[in-house]
Amino acid sequence: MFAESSLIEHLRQGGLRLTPQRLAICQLLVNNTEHPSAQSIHEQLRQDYPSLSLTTVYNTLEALVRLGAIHNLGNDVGGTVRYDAETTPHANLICTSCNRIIDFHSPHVQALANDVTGRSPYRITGARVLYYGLCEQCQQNQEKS
Amino acid sequence: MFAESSLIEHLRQGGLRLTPQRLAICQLLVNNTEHPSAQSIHEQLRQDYPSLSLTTVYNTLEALVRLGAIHNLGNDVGGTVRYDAETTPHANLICTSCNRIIDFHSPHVQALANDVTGRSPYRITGARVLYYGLCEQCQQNQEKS
DNA sequence: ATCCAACTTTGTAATCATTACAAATAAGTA
DNA sequence: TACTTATTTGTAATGATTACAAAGTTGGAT
Repeated sequence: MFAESSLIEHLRQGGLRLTPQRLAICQLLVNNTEHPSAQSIHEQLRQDYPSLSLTTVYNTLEALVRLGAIHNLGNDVGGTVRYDAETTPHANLICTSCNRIIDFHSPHVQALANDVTGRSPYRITGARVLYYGLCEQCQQNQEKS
Repeated sequence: MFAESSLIEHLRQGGLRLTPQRLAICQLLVNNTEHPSAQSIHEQLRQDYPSLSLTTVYNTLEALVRLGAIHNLGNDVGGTVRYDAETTPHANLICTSCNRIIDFHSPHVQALANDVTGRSPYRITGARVLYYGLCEQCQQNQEKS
């Protein structure tokens, strides 16, 4: 049982073909905690798949999002969409200096989600809970100057 | 005391000049609950300020965000940045069909913010709490078809 | 094992919101 | 009123993402 089997299972359940490109993207997504962008995925996989097209990366990510297998975190500070393979309710912290993104788990995220789905007039299908600030390292770098 | 005085006060405190363009944008922001984009602000104000440049709208919005007077909500489903003049901690609900955005107030938002600022290694400077789904009207439209 | 229809991948071109830039203009103080 | 500096404007550039059509591949059917 490989870690990416969950993503692959999503593809299979969705009736999508298991191409080498898609499998490689799934593997990268689960072995990567950096919340990658389409660009960064493309760069990393080009070594093993020299012909991999950026369009294919975009298509696969879009398919995985549509299947609910990963989440689209929206644009980072540089204007690039980032993705998250962790789909349990949690917040994401985005460094406004280096664009590093980390997960932050808190029971309040689920409590808020319950409140929104219970009290709002919208039929909720997704969420983004994002906090912006300076990561530890960028705080230290700032102190030096 | 006009409603937009809060935004204007932010500009003044920031040492920025009170140009007619900026005042008009501030007035529109506080009288508008639609969470406008730069484009929509530009279109609405062009009637009274035919020479108003889109660049000026972008510059003014960026300045207001920098001063903490308004919030940048990030991209809507169409890829356009939307702004929110309501700066107390709350969630925003975004309709994935019509792009309507509404405010949703919940005590859990503040509780989560406190948890993040207290427990995370980041020095938090901003937040976006967004939920995606279908608004009431789009749910009804969907049922008809 | 092979075939084939449908789905995928690829590469390029187009899109579109946003940003950069420099000349023209206006705010606000002396 | 005059002047210094910030601001506005219009246009051009940017850059991530999407559209598209031809070439290639998957996976079930034969």
